[in-house]
Amino acid sequence: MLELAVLGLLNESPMHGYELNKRLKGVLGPFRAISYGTLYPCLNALQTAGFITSDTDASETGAGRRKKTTYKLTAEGKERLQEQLAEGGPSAWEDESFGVRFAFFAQTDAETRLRILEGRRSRLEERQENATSSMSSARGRIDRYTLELQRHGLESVEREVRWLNELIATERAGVAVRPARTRRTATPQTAK
Amino acid sequence: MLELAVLGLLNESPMHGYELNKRLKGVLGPFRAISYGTLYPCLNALQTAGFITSDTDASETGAGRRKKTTYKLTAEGKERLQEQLAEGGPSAWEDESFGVRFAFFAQTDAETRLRILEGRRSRLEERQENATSSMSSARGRIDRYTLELQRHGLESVEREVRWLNELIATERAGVAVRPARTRRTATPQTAK
DNA sequence: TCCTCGATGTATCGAACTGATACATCGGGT
DNA sequence: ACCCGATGTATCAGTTCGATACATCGAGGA
Repeated sequence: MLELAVLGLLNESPMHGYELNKRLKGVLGPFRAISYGTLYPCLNALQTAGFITSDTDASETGAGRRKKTTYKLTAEGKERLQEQLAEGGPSAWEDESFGVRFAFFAQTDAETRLRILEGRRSRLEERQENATSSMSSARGRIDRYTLELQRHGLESVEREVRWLNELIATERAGVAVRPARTRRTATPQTAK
Repeated sequence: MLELAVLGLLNESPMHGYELNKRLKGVLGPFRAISYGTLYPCLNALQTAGFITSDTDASETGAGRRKKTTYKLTAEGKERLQEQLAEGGPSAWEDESFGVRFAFFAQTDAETRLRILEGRRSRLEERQENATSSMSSARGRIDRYTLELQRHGLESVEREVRWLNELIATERAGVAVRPARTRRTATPQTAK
């Protein structure tokens, strides 16, 4: 999951671990930052696996040695990224994964985009059902704070479902113009 | 964090690990369930620490032995819970912790409630600022999906801030009527 | 001029938590 | 008579967090 995010970001441009972490904030959640305790080990693993290479930048002036490491995708890494983006299995619509998958929708084909959006929506609808049934069964037995928390949570889910509905409608409109399963990798009408 | 949730639930009534896990769903998130891989070790640790005791229920009819363990708070456990509830430090307004703390507001004194709500609010406002500044600085350099994700995330945060504002106003009204540290648990005028 | 401060940058460790899996028993419906 | 879904307890490898520790850079004020 973090692996996907790292590959996706490095595909846009090579960068340092530090910058990677900052960009990750915008991509994950969008406000959730990853800790370095996860990022650096992950970068090492990706490097060992041959998906990225590091270009250590021992700055020229012998005296002041500032350690900087620029990471960049290898050909294998790009391949790996494509595989992961195309996959779109059930894990793609869990809370944390979904944000990452969505952030890289521009590099994902239209079919997979739609599958993920719909998977996410049904995941949320499932939660709605659980929540409403458990709330009505516990009617009166819970204090007002717990109730208020559940109410707010439920409203958040409903809001996300509405958001997804709009996105799905937009996607379908795009697909209608250029019907599914096109060979062209870059679907023309995406970024405005 | 999980420890607090367990103590809080067991304070309401003794129960099995399984039921504890189900109740946790309503309290954490409110849709996030804890895994048993966390719950059972936690219960063991709490027991070792002397905060809870287990009452194994080897059902009478010698033949069919169904293993059931009912957990319940000890006096030390109740004390521990009170300490934790009163604490309300900065960790109390992080995403996951906040939900749990809020769920047990009925057992928390008015002063702490207010402190936590305001802490949470300023935490969110901080995020808003980061987000808006990073969004405007990256103007145009990001694709429409990433942008849409950030927009939606920002809206979620704004929505939670409004929610907190209402809650804070309600709390203050309650405090004004019956100044801090009241014995009465239920504050009259709440959700509209 | 020096000096502190905040941003940049790399790195590690223990603790917390997840997701999968395993096993067993109970009650109800077919 | 049998199966299935809910109840119930338990473990383990792997992932991620949060805190902490370094060190360097540029800018601003004393």
